[in-house]
Amino acid sequence: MMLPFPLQIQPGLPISEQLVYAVKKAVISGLLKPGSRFPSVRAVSQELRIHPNTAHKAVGVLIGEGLLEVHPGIGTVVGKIPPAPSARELKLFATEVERLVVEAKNRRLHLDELQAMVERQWNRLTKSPTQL
Amino acid sequence: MMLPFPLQIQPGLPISEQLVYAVKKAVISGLLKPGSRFPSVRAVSQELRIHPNTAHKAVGVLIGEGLLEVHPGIGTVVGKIPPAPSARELKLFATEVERLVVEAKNRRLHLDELQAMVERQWNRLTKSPTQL
DNA sequence: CACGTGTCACATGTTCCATGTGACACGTGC
DNA sequence: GCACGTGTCACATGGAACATGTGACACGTG
Repeated sequence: MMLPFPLQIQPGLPISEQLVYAVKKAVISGLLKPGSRFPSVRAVSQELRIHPNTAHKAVGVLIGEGLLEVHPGIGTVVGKIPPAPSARELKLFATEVERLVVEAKNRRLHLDELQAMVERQWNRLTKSPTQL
Repeated sequence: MMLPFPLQIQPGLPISEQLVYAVKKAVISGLLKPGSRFPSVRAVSQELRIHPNTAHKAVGVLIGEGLLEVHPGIGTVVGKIPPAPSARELKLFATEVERLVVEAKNRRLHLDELQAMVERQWNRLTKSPTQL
C-alpha cells in the first residue's frame, strides 16, 4: 500500500514536521484532493516506518490548521473548507516573509531575482503535481 | 554599554538562533557597517543576560557564514567581503523559498499578494534601519 | 460482536539547548 | 615580562523537545 503523497524521511528535522510539510505540499499542488480519503495514522506509520504517535502528532497539527477533517470512528479526509487567514496569522506570516528577505539580502540577491525565484516555485507547485 | 543591534530574547526559539538572526538583520539594514567593531562574546553575553557559550555559538555561525571576521587576540569585526552565494547555497535557498510559497498557498494568498509582501519587507529592511 | 478508526496517557531513551566551570592561545598595552 | 581582554575549547549538568514503547478507550462499520 502506497501513501498518496511523496516523503523521504531525513535526519536533521523532526519527523512530524517533515510529515506535516509533505502533506501541505501535496494538498496545495492538487495531489491530495479535498474530500478524498487520508490514510489512517497506523497506515502512515507503517509505510514510513515511524511510530504511530509521531504520525498522530503530525495529523493533529494538520487538523488544527484545517487541512484535514476528522470523522471519529470513520477516518480522516482532506479538508474541503479553506482556512480563512486571520489578521494574527497574516502578521505571523509576514514574519516568515521577513526571514526569507533577510536571507536573500544576506546572499546578495536583488529584489527581482528573489521575486523570480518566488514566481518559479509558485508555478512549480501549481502546474506539475507529479514531480514533487 | 549598549549593543549595536536590537534584540529582545523570547522563548520558543533557541537563543543562539535569535542572536544570529538579529545580527543578520542589523548587517543587511546598515545598522552594523562592514569593518566596524563587533562586541566581544563576553560583552554580548552580559548585555543579553545569556551564557558566554551561547553567545559564542551564535558568533561561530556568523563567522562560518562570512558576516563576521575574527582577529585572534584582537576581537571581532563585521565582515567586509560579501559571501558569494555558491550553487549549493542557492539550491538550499530555493528550498526556503518553496517553504514560504507552500505556506502562502496554504493561506489562500495570491501570487501578487505574496510578491507585494516580499517587496514591502524588502523596502522596510532597506530604508529604515532605525525601526528594527 | 469483531474490526479499524481516531485519541489519549503514561514511561523511556535520545538529542538538542542553555548553562556551569575551568582552561588555553593570542595580541595589546603598561 | 606581565596583566588584561580577546577568541576558543573541553568537559559536565539540568531541562526541554523528540521519537519510541506500551497500553488503553470511544466511535462507527460490518
